[in-house]
Amino acid sequence: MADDPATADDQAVYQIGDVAERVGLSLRTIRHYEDVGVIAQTGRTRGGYRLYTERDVDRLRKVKGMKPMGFTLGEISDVLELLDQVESSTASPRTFERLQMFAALAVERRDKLRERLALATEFTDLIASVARRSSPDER
Amino acid sequence: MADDPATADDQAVYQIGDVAERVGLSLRTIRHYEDVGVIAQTGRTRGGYRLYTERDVDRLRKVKGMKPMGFTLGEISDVLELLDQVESSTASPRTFERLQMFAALAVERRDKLRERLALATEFTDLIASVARRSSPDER
DNA sequence: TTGCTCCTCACGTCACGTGAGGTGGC
DNA sequence: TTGCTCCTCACGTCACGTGAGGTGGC
Repeated sequence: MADDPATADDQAVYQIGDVAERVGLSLRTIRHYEDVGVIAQTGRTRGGYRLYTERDVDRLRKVKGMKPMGFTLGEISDVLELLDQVESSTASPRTFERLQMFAALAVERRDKLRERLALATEFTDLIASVARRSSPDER
Repeated sequence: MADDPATADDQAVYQIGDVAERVGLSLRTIRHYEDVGVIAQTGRTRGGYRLYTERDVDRLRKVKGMKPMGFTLGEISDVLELLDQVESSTASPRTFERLQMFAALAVERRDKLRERLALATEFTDLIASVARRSSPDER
């Protein structure tokens, strides 16, 4: 696709339903993430509808990327805050220290996930092969 | 000291702690699986200690293989029962029909898991690369 | 006005975690 | 007797799902 790199002041906003579809999360989940502070309070229309920016969508994608690794929402919050600090140049040495800790943890979790995929694949093949034993020679 | 209840080759039995370690599940999880019927009631010592056979361990491994695919414990129960029916030659055409349904579902879930692994990998790399930006001076 | 999308409670659910208090067996 | 491992409640937790009842805006 030809990029339409959103220019600095071009502020496209989305309703929660659009975001849910784009990111692949339920409305409830997105609201829950706001409740527990994983994502910040978003803007609202006069009527109270939540409004999301492209940045919010990005953040939700990151949350969705971390979740299958078994990180709790609390940990995810922490990591995203650390990344924000680096991005906004307000990071201390402690920030990087903590990020490195999380990086190591992430590698560990990713490996575990990989292992689980292997197990899942093995099991999928097993079910498929047993299911196929359904005597193809029966009339 | 090496006198554990399992020394004979034919019917080795294990205590729940051994099983937990071998399979990689918590004691609570294993008991929970028994509570909800994913695994059958096991044998017991006179004192009430649960005893597991190699077959039980196998079954627990299968449960562990299916769980990351997002199957509920109820679905897992069903699949394992269907597999048992095939193995004991008490399977009906309906059995195979249902197994094929689950096989298709498993493929779907496995693909989703694969996708998640990709996302997780992406995110792991992101954290790692940001964490490495901790250059002492960036002027 | 209709239809669709959103809103806020608030209880329910799933899969366990986490003590508390007690017992088994070498 | 000591130490370790196991036992049964039973409440707690995490991450949402699922209505119920109501409103916004084209």
